[in-house]
Amino acid sequence: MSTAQTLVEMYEAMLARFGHQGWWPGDGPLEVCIGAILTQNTNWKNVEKALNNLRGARAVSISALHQMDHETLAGLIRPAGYYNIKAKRLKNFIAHVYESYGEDIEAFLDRSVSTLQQELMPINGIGRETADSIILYAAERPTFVIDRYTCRIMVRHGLACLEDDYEQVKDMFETSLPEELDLWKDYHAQIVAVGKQYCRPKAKCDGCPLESFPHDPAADQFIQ
DNA sequence: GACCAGGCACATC
DNA sequence: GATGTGCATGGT
Repeated sequence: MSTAQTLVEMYEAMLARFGHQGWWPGDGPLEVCIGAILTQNTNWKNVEKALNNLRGARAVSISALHQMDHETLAGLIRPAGYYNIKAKRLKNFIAHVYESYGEDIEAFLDRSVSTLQQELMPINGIGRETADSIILYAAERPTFVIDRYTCRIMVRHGLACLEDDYEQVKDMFETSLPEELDLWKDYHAQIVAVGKQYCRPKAKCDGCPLESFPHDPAADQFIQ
């Protein structure tokens, strides 16, 4: 079976199990951007608490975040962990948008994938995954998001090797799958659903929707 | 109490 | 270029 066929069949198996995930959770493009930064190496439930604090403080706006001092912002996002560094990262992102587009986040996001990548990546605190998450889920433009779960699952199933870097795994998905925004959005969400339950360091893979696809249990010892 | 989470930047070698 | 480390709360 070709890689393309395998990836499509994997998606169908995950979708049949979990249903459409409706990603990204959040109300509007700015919340998606905020969530993308807050969820770095952090459980989404903790991000939700931080987002609720921001909503309660009426701080989900470019101007509010731009004006807010570090201590106040850090206090609001405290439940998401790494609150000092994430407050700086959020500020960096907001400052960048504000300087070029004022409060118009939609105008900032309404540009090509490559333009957004070139603008987002140099911002301190926005790495490859966070940039791609913002582009896919906030700007709604086709770029595939690779995360730790994606790498684990692709290595487990022999579709990627440990030496592959972010761009190589990303390229495999982007050249194999039809370029459909909703498919790319939900594919990543399905991978996270599988990863959370079946591809954590000590999780058992019994009952995994991908169990019937060829996989190498020995590869799991390298999962990190 | 230990381990992990939808990363990233920076220091060091 | 590769590897190690700090950042931190909250759920399991």
